[in-house]
Amino acid sequence: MLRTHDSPELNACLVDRKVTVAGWVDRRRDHGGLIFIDVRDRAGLVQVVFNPEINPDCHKLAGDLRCEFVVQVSGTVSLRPQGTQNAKLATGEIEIIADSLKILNTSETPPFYINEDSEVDENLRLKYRYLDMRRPRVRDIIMLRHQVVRFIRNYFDELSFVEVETPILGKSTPEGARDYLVPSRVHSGKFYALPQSPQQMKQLLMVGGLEKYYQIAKCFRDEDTRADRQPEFTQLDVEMSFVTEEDVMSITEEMFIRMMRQMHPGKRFPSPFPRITYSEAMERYGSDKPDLRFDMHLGDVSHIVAHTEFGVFKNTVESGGKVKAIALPGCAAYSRQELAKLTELAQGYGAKGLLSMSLTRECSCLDGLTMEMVKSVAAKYLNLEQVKQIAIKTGALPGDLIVFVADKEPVVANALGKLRQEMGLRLKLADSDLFAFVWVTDFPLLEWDKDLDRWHAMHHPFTSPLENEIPLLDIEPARAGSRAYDIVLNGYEVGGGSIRIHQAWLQRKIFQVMKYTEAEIDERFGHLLEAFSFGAPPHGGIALGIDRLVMLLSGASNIREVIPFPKNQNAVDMLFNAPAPATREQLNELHIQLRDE
RNA sequence: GGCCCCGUGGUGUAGCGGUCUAACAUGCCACCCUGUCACGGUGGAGAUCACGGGUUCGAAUCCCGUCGGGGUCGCCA
Repeated sequence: MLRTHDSPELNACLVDRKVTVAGWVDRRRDHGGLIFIDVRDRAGLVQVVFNPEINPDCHKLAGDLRCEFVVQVSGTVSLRPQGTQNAKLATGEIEIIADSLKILNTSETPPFYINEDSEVDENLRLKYRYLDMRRPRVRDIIMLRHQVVRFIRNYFDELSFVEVETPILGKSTPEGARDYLVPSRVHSGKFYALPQSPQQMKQLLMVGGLEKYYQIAKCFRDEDTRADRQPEFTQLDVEMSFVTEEDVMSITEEMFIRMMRQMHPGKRFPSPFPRITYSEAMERYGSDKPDLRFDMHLGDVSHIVAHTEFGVFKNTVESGGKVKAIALPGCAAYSRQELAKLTELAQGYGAKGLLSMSLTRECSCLDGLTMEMVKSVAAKYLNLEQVKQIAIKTGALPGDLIVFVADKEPVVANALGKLRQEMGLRLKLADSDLFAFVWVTDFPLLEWDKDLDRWHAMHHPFTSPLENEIPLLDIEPARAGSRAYDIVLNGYEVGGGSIRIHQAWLQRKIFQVMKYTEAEIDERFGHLLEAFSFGAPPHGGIALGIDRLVMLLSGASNIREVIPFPKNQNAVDMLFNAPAPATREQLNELHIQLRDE
């Protein structure tokens, strides 16, 4: 090694010992006589002092040092003189009196500060990611991610799970996201697909008798990115045989609880995790991944307003729609302009419009409310009793603004659910010390796809229907429930899973309901159906998004922060400039001809 | 594909129709400095104000378009 100690090992116990450290020049303080250099390694800083009276040549050389030069310094550990200790530094009690310096490498002036935690254009950070990760903030996240993955491996290893690697080059599946395709050189005109998840593979491992499998698996989906979505991401993939929902959920929950205790002792979290059904979640929060760090629930006021003379409400309810509302705490005094912004927001989420009603803060509770305190264009159609009922339904108090959306139920839920999430964050209602885990259960099995005019699986087509609702598949597929469950944290879906189908006849039936022809079923899923015919055990599992989880654990604002080499919004790798054109030779070999466009 | 926000020395910002021959901080370069730790002091270099067009007597500033970045809707089994 080019060093005898890492910076955290240096302390007062080593006084008078000769040590060698190596690292980067974090900062220099050149006093003309004395030169102070902070040497940074992976774990911290240590101050090195160059004194011309100790070694004039060495002091002279130190004058050439600049930020990010790579150095090897030997010297004597020394207690700092009285009054010059630095409590901000782990090594602040001591310093190294240098008697030799070797410049291992020089450095250009970095394009942004490495020794300061300042905001830098993300584009630039990504282009120079290798410099960015010298900064403690980025490095700490990489370390945290390592700890999370190590924790997961230890946890599942203790429970006798087997880590199995599954292939990256696989077969395209018709369901789900767009695939990344890899052309085959050997087979002209044929393509591999990168896995969107190792779903079928892990089910086959169950058929293969592994019983308990997990993997830290790379997954690929060629869809547009978001702040919490990358084209390439990492899942903790888990599958178990001879289990029920309860088994998978409790093993997952126990993992989270232990992980939270170990890594985030300062945060509170519910134990056991609460559970709500999909329909409760949609009804109360307008989302299947509700952020339970704050309440602000949707109130169904349809029956209250159905018989008023207010046209929008009345007509909506009469034609089978719903009128729902949420209360924005303390927003009663919103200006016309602010209300217009809110409406715009709601319209962006699919609502036709947004009706508001403010309850002015002239009394402390609903008992004292009078119609004079109710400001709304709908006020003249409502009586005091109706207003109070609306307030109770939404949890509104004087001083709050109640906003209504009237439309078909899914539109209302989506618009108000998104509005709830956005306004909850804007109004800082979310308790930042809370990790609000919640299980969402009882998902419907199928969802109607109006574009393709057919049913598709809400979770994925391998999810088992509730056993006693299998007959519904023939009569009323929409009502069939599934054995799927999602784990949600602070409004993010961090994982989802299900008990799978393990019988060929049932799997075939699901594909039939989804309007696949027999030929398509055999071509696409024949391997799976055949596997199920050889004594496939009942099985189920879950997949957790590692990136999203680390993002939430670290408090990062987007997923790129927790990925060492992420892609930007346009799925471009700014460091390597990928994707890039292929040469004519490469394309020829792959039997690919580009279309002129 | 739609909508919203952003683009000014290396970096981060200010300026939002004339005072801009573009300001401030930091970084960079030179010199001075033996107890600093975001060291200090003096001096210096460094910007076709993303790009193209338009409005105007006059544009970093207003308008349109393009490009780049971010957020979001659709999309993401």
